[in-house]
Amino acid sequence: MPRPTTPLLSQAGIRAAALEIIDRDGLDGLSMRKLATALGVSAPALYFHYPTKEQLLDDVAGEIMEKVETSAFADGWREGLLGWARSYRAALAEHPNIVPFLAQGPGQRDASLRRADAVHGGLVAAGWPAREATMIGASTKYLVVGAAMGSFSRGFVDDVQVYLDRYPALVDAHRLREHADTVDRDSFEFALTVFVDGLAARLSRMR
Amino acid sequence: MPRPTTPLLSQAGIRAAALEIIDRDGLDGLSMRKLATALGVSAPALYFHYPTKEQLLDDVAGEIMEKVETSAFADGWREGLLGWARSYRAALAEHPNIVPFLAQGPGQRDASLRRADAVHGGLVAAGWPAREATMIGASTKYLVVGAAMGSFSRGFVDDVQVYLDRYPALVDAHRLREHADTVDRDSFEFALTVFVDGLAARLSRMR
DNA sequence: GGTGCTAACTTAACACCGTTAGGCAGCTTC
DNA sequence: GAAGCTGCCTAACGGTGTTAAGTTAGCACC
Repeated sequence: MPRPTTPLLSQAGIRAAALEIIDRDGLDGLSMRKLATALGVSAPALYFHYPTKEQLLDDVAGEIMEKVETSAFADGWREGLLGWARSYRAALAEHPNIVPFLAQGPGQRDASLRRADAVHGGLVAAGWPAREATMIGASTKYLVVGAAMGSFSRGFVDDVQVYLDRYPALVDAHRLREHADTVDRDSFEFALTVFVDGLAARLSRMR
Repeated sequence: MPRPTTPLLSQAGIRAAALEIIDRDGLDGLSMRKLATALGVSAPALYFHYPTKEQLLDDVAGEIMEKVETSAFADGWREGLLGWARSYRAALAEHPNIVPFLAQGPGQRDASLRRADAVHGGLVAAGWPAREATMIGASTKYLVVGAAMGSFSRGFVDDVQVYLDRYPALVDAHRLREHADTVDRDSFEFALTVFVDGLAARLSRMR
């Protein structure tokens, strides 16, 4: 049945299905054929709506990044930076499997530049020199991306017995896995707080 | 000519050739066939020395991680943390293309656990509570991985003209690309310093 | 010193991947 | 009513990681 009465596909529908597969099966688990099957369609049909898989992923990533907020800079650089970082991390934590792509990825799209401009502008307006503002923006992104990517605590194996005799400082490491998400979130919040406090101290010293 | 007089391949040789291709052509640029050709051999020959591509990458990543130092914890937690973070970042910066794999990757190998143990132990020995030590370790890793991954400054397009009118706070953004590596390194050093200073303040407040 | 075993390679092939080419039917426009 | 575009289809291309089966050099052993 070529050319159905009402279109079977749409860009938004394709994006949604792609994201669902990525969340479930990982980034490598997404193939055009699998995506097409999920949408009840043949693989080449997708190419009528997206020129390439990369472009599709770009769009999915862009959609995720739309939840990132930079509006809090209106209340001061501290509030702005915290709000940006937290909403950024929350957006990535919701779809951890796409982070490796997103981190390398675009950042050149309009919305991305607008956010970078807001962050940089917010910092400079609060009295930070341009050079420091650049580095603060970069540092914060490092923290967010690193936290979203690494999953520090997931690097530990399940087997408890291994640790007890061989790595004395890690006796509690087996607990990390159970609370991986909590540890991740707490560690991010910890790092962010320490970093921003350090910034505040530095700024007041600068004056 | 099956079964040559002296073996053509070795695990170390395969790893070296693989890393060379990754450095040159990126992570996606490495295929078993290309790797085999570079070694003057057919692709399936590799499977006599490595059971899978994943395992090979694991080993390459492990080799890179061997350059990470945790010995400076002997001189105090501050020195230890700085030494660990800097050597860690330096190791990743030398082979940026493999970072996406390495960041998600293993961490379960013996050497990795030994390092985690040294960091955690060094922090606890210096008076940090176990919970804080965990978060400090995680935070530092976030910073390193984020810095190695993101390449904040590479997210900007070359075309200067775009910025001037549309994103006033980014007028100097076009300079970032030229100095991408410098900005990356400086931003990492900045973030690390601010973070460790913040930690020191927090520790003395705790006492 | 021949026999059999294992090691280290070969070529052929499988199932999958992203993507392109070409065919076909319904909708719109003249 | 004919032309052309749209949105799907099947077939196919060159690539991927990996497995199967064949071939021969080196080694252990009686």
